[in-house]
Amino acid sequence: MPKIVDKEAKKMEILNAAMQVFAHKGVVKTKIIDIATTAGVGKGTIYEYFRSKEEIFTSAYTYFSKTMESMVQEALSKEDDPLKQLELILTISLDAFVHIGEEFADIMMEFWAEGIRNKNQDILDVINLKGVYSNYRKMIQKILKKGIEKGVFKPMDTKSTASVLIGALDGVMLQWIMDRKAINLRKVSVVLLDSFIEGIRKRE
Amino acid sequence: MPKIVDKEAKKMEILNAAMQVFAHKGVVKTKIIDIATTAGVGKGTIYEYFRSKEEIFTSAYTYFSKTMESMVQEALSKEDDPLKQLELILTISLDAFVHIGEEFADIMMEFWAEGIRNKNQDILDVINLKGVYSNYRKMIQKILKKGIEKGVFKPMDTKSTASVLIGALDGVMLQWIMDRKAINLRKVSVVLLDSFIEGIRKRE
Amino acid sequence: MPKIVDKEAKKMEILNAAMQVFAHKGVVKTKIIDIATTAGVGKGTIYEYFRSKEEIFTSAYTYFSKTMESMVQEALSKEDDPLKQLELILTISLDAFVHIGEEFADIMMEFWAEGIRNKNQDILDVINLKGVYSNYRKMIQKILKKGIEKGVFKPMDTKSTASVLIGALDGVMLQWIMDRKAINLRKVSVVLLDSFIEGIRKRE
Amino acid sequence: MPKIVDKEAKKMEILNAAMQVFAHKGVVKTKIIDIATTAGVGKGTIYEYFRSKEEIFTSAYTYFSKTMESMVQEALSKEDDPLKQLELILTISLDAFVHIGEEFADIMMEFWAEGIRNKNQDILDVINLKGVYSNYRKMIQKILKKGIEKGVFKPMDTKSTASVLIGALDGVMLQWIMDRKAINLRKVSVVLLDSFIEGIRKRE
DNA sequence: TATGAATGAGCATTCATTCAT
DNA sequence: TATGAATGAATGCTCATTCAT
Repeated sequence: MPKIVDKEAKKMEILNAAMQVFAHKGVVKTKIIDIATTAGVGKGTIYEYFRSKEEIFTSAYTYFSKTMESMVQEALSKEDDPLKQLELILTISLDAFVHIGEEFADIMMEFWAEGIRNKNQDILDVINLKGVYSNYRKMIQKILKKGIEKGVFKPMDTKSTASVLIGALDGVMLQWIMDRKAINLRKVSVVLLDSFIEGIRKRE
Repeated sequence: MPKIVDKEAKKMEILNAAMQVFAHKGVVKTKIIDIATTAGVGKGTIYEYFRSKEEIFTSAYTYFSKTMESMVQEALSKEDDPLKQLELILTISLDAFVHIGEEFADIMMEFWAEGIRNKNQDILDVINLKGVYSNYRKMIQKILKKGIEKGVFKPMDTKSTASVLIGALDGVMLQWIMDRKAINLRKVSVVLLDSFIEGIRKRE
Repeated sequence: MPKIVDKEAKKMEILNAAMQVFAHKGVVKTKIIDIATTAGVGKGTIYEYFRSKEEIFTSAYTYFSKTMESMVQEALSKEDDPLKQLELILTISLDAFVHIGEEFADIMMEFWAEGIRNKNQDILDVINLKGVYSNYRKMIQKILKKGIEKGVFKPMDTKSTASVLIGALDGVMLQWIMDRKAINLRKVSVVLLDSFIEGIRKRE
Repeated sequence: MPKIVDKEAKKMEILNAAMQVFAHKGVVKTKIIDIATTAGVGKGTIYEYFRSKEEIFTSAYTYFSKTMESMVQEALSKEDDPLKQLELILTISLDAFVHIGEEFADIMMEFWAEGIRNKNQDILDVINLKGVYSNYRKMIQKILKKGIEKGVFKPMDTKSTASVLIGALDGVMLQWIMDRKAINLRKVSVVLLDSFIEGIRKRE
């Protein structure tokens, strides 16, 4: 039993090391030896915990996306007003980016890039960006629908609007990643809420 | 006298082949031999027209971004109304995506992914996504400012708004790329204009 | 615990294999796979011990020239008479050639050829034939000067004489390498001492 | 008939170009395209006159050694005194080196290096350094023998002495090639004659 | 005859993975 | 269990040579 805990802990250590290196060098340029060195173990040890380099990558992604998702879900459950929920999603996502800072923002970009790259292929099942987006859209759609029902939002094509909102969010993060100095995420966040949500809110 | 060949035309043929393969397999997984085979030439021939694999990639990018840019610029020059110009940028960009279709949309994602991946490094100067975004933002900012002056748009933080608009555009394309069946670009385009631009338009 | 290997010893094994192949096929025609096969290891293993093919070559040269130099230096330190010292240099050098036999004589020629070939370029710093000759000349010049002071040799242009002596030595070795059957190094050695040294010895 | 002359002349032009490039870059680093460019012809044209790169090299060598040999032979035929003949060989050889200067001295080193390198193999028959040395030795031996008969030289092992003389000559050239500034060929020439030949001259 | 476009054999090097210890 | 020494498949690129024009 304690053995299992050890194993699991060490696996996480290696995973953490891997994520650091992925973020720093990019997935393709990351070598097993880099991960091993960063984790402070031997090259061979890596293979005691992961079957392959690819498995390390997918494990990292899974870990990352699960963490993200639970953060959002938890926050949403505490709030009932659709408008506030929308704000929350924006805020949490952007905050996550700002707070997790350098390292994790970079690795998220790596996941993204790799997910795009492999969309027709291999890793597909794990880095299921398609599914992630689909879920996100559905989640937001639900909020939008509820908002319309409640008379908070004006009638709209909820699916397309969800896409636009997610798109705006992602795209803004992307720009921030590309050029942090040029983008003030806080300001952008306000604008996104004020102008965009303004556009979908019902007026009397 | 040697065989007479339109070097420029053949270079384009190889470039086209390369773009196909890049789009299909991703830049990293694309091997020179793949490009050669697709182009219907020998491995060595590639190097008669390009110095290296990287040069092929950057050439493809340059070709692509020049084409894109000139399309947008040309359209903008024919229109003077800020609102219409904004619409044009959206429309052209999304249209380009829709019309260039499968192949080119895929390779554009490759450029994107590669640009993100290398943002701190090598190819940087060619795949200057940072610069591209900066230019885009400035272009849109100019339109927004003119619109505010003309009283078409309400006062706003033009820089942040530009970021949000570009973000929304990119993000929407990204989702479309990921899952074409789930996204109706035409509808999304309308929503983006209606709801978002609605949010920044001045009301009496 | 991993396999324990005497890294230094194995490096020498590979170096020995490399020297054999260099001597047999010449540096340029020697392929890494040849060295690997001769050493009885895999291609990749070579790179566990040497950074590149060039490093293998320069390592071999360094090893060789250090061995040679220490042999000469040690012998000289035990003898004080200039005439005897000159004899020693000749004898040791020629003996070295004769004793190290087939393999090493051949690879020394390889070093020579490669040193000549690259005299204006790359390897220059390691295969510093220019420096080697310069040192050799100085060493002999010192002996000659001491001999003149002691009244053993007649006055002469010591620098040019040193060059001639080294030249004779090298040239004789070269001919022996080219055609061992035609040259009796032992006899030549005697002639070189008798006739040449005879020419510079002071007569009453 | 005139065609043949043209052919021959062009072949020589290419050969000259080749020799220049060989001298400048070394045989291995010389590419066919370099020779073609230097000769001012197309790459394919080279193969109208030579079967392969190797044939160019061997042709160059043959041309070079024939020229050298005839220079020495011609000079020797005009002189009957063994001592003077020995002087002539030294002088002509060293002069040749000095006069042909940069370019040809370099290519001669290339021939030498390549001859050494391939002594067990391929080009063997053309770059027959072994044969060249053998001939040289015989030529000098003949002079020495004649000198002994005439009572000009003291009795000696003529073969070994010839080897030493050739060796001295070659070795001195080699040093000059390696480091022209350090070696004054004129002075060395005098020393070689004065001291070495002094050693073999008969005294009353 | 002259040419250079086309070619592919050949090679140094990298790195994920294996496995003896 | 932990390790790192060993490995060879895989790949970008070079360049002598061929051959259609």
